[in-house]
Amino acid sequence: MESFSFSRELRLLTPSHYSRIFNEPARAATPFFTLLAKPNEAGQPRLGLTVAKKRCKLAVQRNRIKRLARESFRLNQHKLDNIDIVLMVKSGVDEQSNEELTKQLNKLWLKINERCKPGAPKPKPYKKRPYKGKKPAKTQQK
RNA sequence: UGAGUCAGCCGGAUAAUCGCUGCCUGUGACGAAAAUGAUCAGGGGGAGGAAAGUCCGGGCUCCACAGGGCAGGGUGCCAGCUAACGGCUGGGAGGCGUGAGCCUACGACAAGUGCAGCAGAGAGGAGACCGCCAACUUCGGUUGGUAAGGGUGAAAGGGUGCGGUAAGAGCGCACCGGGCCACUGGUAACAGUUGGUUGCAAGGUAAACUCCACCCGGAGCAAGACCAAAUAGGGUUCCUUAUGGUGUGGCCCACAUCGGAACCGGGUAGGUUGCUUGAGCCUAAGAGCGAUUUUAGGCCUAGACGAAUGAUUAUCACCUCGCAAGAGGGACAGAACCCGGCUUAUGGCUGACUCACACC
Repeated sequence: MESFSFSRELRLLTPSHYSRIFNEPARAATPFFTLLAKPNEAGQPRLGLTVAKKRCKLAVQRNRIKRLARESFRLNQHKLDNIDIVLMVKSGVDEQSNEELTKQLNKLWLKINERCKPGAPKPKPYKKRPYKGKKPAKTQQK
């Protein structure tokens, strides 16, 4: 049985981890979230959260969003490759229900995973492809 | 029943599944061993009344410091409580409210300086616009007296009455009020059907400068302490000069680099600590009107660091809607070194009291 735990190995811990990802990441977004991601060498996916005070004023709401994101990531971690993900939020998240946010996140994990694959189209023209395997060799471009 | 005042309490419960975290008990990887304790399993903990604003006051830590003064800031009726306070308790005075009750930086403007729009004649040892009175008069007024009346204003230099007077006026008197000095009560603020004295003389504003009394060194857990990586980098000693040394690598080749080794401090990344046993909480008894405090017994009750304390489901309570089936709802809000307050946000429950109306 797969483990759904969420230990410290699955998190981004230091500022240096974050700054690595902010440099030329793959992106994916919904109306309330933006994900940035990059492949890593850790042997497992890792998650980092940034919930800006500017976007979400109350501490209670910031905590709620982080917990939802962690929970969702925890349950979806085995569908992901070895990538580092940074999650950022947009204005208005604090007004959404738990149900709605979880729904968006569940889709978003797969989307970002897809865009992180080597050879995945970096620029805008983006084509959805089914998830195939660990290392798809030379995927078609455009 | 409605309106209101003051207190106190609660901040849904239980279960299942999947997770996080640090504590305890086992397990004990790596290690020659000890030590340290990776990993896994189990157990039992895991946000608040405001955790918030960061407005005060302390503890703790480092820095500074003989003593005194200036500057700056704060406090401001009295007494008490407290580690301390700008807090609280009790009391006084003034004000608001029919009332239960509530509010007040509430020292000094007779040390000095300043400020006060408009109106008004005059705004501060005042003042004559109308009025009143007297004298003069060309009968239009003029001069003088006058603060009782009118008018202005937020505010006009005690109030009422009598006497008095040309008309008036503390001008005189009585009463009321005020000032001063005693006395009495009270620790004091202050009070008084107390006594004497004073005609009563310069109003407001000090969250205006100022004066008076008292208090205050600075920075903050990102404080501070310890460990400590690099082809980073400093010092001392010794050894070596390139057919050599060092790094990458199992080795050769190769590539890169130019001294090397030992020791010593400083210290970045990072880690450990500070970090939760404390002016602590609960219960009982005693002291006190009370804030509070004394004694005895019991308890250990979150410690994260890109930051845990969660998510989902079910059942039961509660509230709203509905005849019912059922549907919907649960506020304000998240610890960051720790306490004591204040302030602000907010859902509900209970009790005591007040007022109004109705009934008996």
